[in-house]
Amino acid sequence: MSRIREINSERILESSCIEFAEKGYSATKIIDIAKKAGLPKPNIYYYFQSKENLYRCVLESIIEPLLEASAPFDQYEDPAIALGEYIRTKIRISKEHPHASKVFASEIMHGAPHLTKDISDKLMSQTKHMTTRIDQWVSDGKMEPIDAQHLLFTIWASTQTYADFDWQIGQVTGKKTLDNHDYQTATELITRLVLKGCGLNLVEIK
Amino acid sequence: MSRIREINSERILESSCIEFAEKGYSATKIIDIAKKAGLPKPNIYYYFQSKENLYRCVLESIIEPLLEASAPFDQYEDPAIALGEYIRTKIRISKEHPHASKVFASEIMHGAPHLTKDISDKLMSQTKHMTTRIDQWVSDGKMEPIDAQHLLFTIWASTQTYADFDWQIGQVTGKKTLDNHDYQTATELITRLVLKGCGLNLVEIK
DNA sequence: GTCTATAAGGTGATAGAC
DNA sequence: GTCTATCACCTTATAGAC
Repeated sequence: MSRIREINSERILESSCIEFAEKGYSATKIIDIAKKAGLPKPNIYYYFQSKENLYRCVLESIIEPLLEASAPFDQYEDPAIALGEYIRTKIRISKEHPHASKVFASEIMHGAPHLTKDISDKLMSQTKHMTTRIDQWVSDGKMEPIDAQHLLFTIWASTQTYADFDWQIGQVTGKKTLDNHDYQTATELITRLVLKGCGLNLVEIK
Repeated sequence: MSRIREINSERILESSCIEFAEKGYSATKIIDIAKKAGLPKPNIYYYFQSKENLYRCVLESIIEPLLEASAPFDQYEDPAIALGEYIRTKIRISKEHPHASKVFASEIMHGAPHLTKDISDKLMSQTKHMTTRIDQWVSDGKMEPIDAQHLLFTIWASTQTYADFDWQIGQVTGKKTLDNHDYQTATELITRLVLKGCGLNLVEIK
């Protein structure tokens, strides 16, 4: 791939990610993506063939981070550390990929019409793996009995909300964008609720 | 208002609520709303003037339940009961108004472009009221110190997720729709996390 | 590889008959 | 009050010059 092709593709992906996140798939106009990327409209089609294909590329860009996020479940034997690290990672994804997170959330909210079965399967299998691990910790007496699926729903929701509903969060906090300290506060609060809720002691990880 | 007008308006509101929730504002076609309501397209305009006006009516239908949800903060002096009842009410809204909840969530996610300042102000003032109440409980020593704003973010996210991300929840649980028992499980889990996270004891309410 | 000009298709909205 | 037929506009997508 030529240098210029690489640069332009990257610019288009970034611009479209922001547009799709802010407006949603249908309300996003190719011309706006082109303007934001500083390129003429036909070039968008030259590089990505169609609006839907471009959208899918944006959507899939968040999948890898999401799949990697569950690594702590395998790395640590202690549920307090594993859950804490998982929450920390999920908050980091909301912070570092706010637009792609929002595109993913919007996709899910509307019934995942563009998500391929391949990706959907990978996410499901990851979820299954995490719930199995939690159930194991429970039967090993390492944490209090809890519904693993619903625990994950709460962790997902409370961490993703910092990307998905940033407008609301900005309104309430009075800040246009959250700083590192805010994300730290969020991470600590969610971790505290989850760990204490599972009968686990808070663990210090720098 | 004539009887037929009342019936038709109601049918249109219900149909459009579902359509807007499933597709989002831009992807929703008036013709589909008309078909779902069993009426010809021009009648939608006859009753609601424009697509945007119809959307706003749907959007505002969820505001009243949301504003009423915070009543427990005023009704109860005990934070454990107030928070527990608030969570129970928020889950009930997700269960009883799943489509309107989703429309509201989608609106917020895209920066609330259609929300009037009037409504936005009411929601903000309600939020301010709730955080003040929590801060008071903390300084009264009734609960452990906690960031009230972020606590609300987690409660909102974890309760709304049952409406907003119902597709994902259906995938994971393997159920098309959740039954009363599932909502019960969700309510208890979220309540347990929040109360124990705030150093409060679980309270039994009938 | 890049971009102007245009084709093709679809949607919100309404005029006007009933 | 209701509905058929149509307008006006906008957006995706591409042909073809450079």
